[in-house]
Amino acid sequence: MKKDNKNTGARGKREKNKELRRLQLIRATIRSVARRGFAETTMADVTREAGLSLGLINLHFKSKDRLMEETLRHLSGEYESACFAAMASAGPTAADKLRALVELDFSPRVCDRRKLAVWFSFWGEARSRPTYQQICARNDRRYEKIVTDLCQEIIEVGGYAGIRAATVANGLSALVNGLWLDMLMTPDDMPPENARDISVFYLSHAFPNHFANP
Amino acid sequence: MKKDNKNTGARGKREKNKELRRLQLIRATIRSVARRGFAETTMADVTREAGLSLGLINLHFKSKDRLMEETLRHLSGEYESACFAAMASAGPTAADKLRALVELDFSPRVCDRRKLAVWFSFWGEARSRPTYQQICARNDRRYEKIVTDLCQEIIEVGGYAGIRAATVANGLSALVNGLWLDMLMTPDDMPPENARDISVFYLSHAFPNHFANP
Amino acid sequence: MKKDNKNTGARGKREKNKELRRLQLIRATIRSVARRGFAETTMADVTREAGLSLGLINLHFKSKDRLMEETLRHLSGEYESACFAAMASAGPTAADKLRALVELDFSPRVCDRRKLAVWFSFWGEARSRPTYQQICARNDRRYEKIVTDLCQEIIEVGGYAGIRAATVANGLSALVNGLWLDMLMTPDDMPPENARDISVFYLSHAFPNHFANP
Amino acid sequence: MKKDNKNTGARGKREKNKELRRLQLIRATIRSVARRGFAETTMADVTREAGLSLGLINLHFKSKDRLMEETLRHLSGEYESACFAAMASAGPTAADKLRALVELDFSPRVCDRRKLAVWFSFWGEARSRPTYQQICARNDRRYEKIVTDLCQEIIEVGGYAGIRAATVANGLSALVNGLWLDMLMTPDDMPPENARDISVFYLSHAFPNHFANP
DNA sequence: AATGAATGAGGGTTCATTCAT
DNA sequence: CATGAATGAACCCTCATTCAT
Repeated sequence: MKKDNKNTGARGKREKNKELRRLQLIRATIRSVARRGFAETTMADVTREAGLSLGLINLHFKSKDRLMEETLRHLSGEYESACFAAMASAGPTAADKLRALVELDFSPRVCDRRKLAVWFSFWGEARSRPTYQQICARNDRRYEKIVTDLCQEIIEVGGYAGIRAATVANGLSALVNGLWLDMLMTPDDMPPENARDISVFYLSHAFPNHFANP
Repeated sequence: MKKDNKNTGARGKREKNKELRRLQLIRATIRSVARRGFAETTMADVTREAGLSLGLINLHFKSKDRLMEETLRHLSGEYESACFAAMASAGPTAADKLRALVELDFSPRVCDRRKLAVWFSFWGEARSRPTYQQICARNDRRYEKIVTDLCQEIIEVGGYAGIRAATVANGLSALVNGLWLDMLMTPDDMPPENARDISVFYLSHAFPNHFANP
Repeated sequence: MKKDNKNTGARGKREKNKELRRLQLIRATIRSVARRGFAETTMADVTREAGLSLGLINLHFKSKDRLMEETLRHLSGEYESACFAAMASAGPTAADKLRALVELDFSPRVCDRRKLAVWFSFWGEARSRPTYQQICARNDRRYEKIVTDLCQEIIEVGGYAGIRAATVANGLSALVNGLWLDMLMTPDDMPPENARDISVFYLSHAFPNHFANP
Repeated sequence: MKKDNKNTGARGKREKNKELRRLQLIRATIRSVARRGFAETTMADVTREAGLSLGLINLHFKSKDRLMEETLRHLSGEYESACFAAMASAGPTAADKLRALVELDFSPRVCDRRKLAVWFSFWGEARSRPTYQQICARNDRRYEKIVTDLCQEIIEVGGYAGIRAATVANGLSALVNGLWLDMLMTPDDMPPENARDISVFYLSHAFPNHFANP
């Protein structure tokens, strides 16, 4: 009994530690890619950043490539969770939820310069790396599905005619990405509030009864 | 005398050749970055792609970094020239010119997947490379200046009120960049015409009298 | 008292377990070296092969080098035991015993491809590892002593003249090793019976009255 | 003209240098494997031994494995050439040539301890490396073909009956390999002359009229 | 006694850069 | 100008060994 418990406990702790290490390394990767760039980030950089030893990356991930993949996946999952959380905390209507998503996109938590830098680093490499491309595409499609559904609901409930939900959603998604790029490249010219206003300006065209021109 | 002439002639020819070689290498760089990605492009790749010898890059450019810089500058200049050419060929009004710019942005010449890939590769690395950042920012600012001026003119001439030229211009610029990213990542979901329509949809909000909702 | 007994019993059991583990690891080493080669065999390979945990090798042997040494010693001892057993089971005369040794050398038990592979792996490394060299040399010398003694007896009893026991023995030993190499490298060209016949052919020259040309 | 010659000359020289470098590296590999063993030979060892820079191996060979392969091939070719040369310099009869081969096998040039060590190193690794196995097997077969043909001729011309050329040849080949192993492992117990005498002793059984019992 | 996560020295390999030709 | 062999720093990765559990 005692022994079993002990073993289970130890193993449970170990498993937990393993997950912790992975997270530790992923976070260090994000910091390092943000600081040094994708091409310049070495495994030594990451482990030093994490305060761990060199060999750990190949123990927990199989290779540098896999670490990068997992980092991308982590970022993707994190963003998705934040979306769902934002929608859950928002008001009951589809418009409330859509606005909450826009707010989220330009909130400090998502709009963190470090994370934006990492996103664009991965996008820059995605073209020539099928796996990244896949993860990014899946992420994009998921996001657009959510936004399209919300738009569809607004259209139906709000009685908007002559407008396609997919078009609005694709445009919004593209606009947000483009604004993130602006914020990353020329942060002084594009503060978050400004970016959010532009997004709302865009939505106020599609859904004038639900979004006021700021 | 003769000799001098000859030398001058030869030198002129040489200069020309030199310029040709540089262009040849830059074009090879674009192809290579598009195919392999920024981080994976080596000098050997580039010279092989160009059909030239390894040592030439360090002869014509000083280093790999400089080659990349020049490539980015080349891309930037090329785009700018195309903008001016498109505006020159367009109708006389600001709206004509603005529409021409949008058409250009999704025309095969600019919207070439290889070039988009290179743009995003550079953007991905720009954060951690001041020189790239600078070139990209300058490029952006120039483009936004042009678009802002056009918007300003449309606003003034068209009698639009309660709208800021900069906001519209920034939004358009971001939207186009975002659409490019979509086209790069999920080309099947976003054909050029679609992207152009979304851009026009955006402009039709700001300037309903000048751009019809497609 | 009881406690002491218990301890002794437990210790005895433990000792037995310890010995079992060592054997288990040595056998796994043999399999691994045979499959992957000496240079490519890692401790992880060995423990995985044995179905045991990584740390065990350093617990039971002090290091990888020691594991290899012990494996070589094991192989050497195993072969020696088999020799004595074969001689004990053989007929009473020296010629009987010599023939039994030859039979043993090409019997499945000794002539196992996996073990041959391991022998040659060690011989390949022996040159640059004094300890291996020592173990191999001792093994060789012991074998040649046995064979030389048998030859000597045959010479004396059989009345052979003009022949040195050492020469015959050295030749036989070399021939067997060479045939093993052939069997390892080109098994299809050299089946065990063939190899044994060649050995007997060799002996029939030295001792025509005792070994018939096959 | 002049220019062409010059270019040809330069290129010719370069080609020559390239071949020289390869040889230089192969020789260094042989020395290093002989001294340190196969598993312990690093690329740094080889290049240091050759007095060249680290990167050269991957320039001239594609990888360490390829260097090892080429080294094995070199050794194999060298031995084969020596065989043909020895046969060409020998007397006219098949027996003369066979004796010359045996002499060669125990002459300092072939019987060099360093080279023997390398042979056995490769044999040790061959089992788990198909390419080595292939090269070694081809080498073996070529040698046995030569020896078998010579034996066949001796049998026919000398009127030997009840003896198969292949058996004698296989036995001789195995015997020589086994003797090399002895010379490598316990050089003091097996001087070259001794080894040669044992080989001739073997041949004197098969072909008593052509080889005298030493 | 047994486990396997952690360490980090050392391995093979790549590649920007140099320079003799 | 052009070439590509040569260099060696720096990379990713492996793996024997250690040690907390």
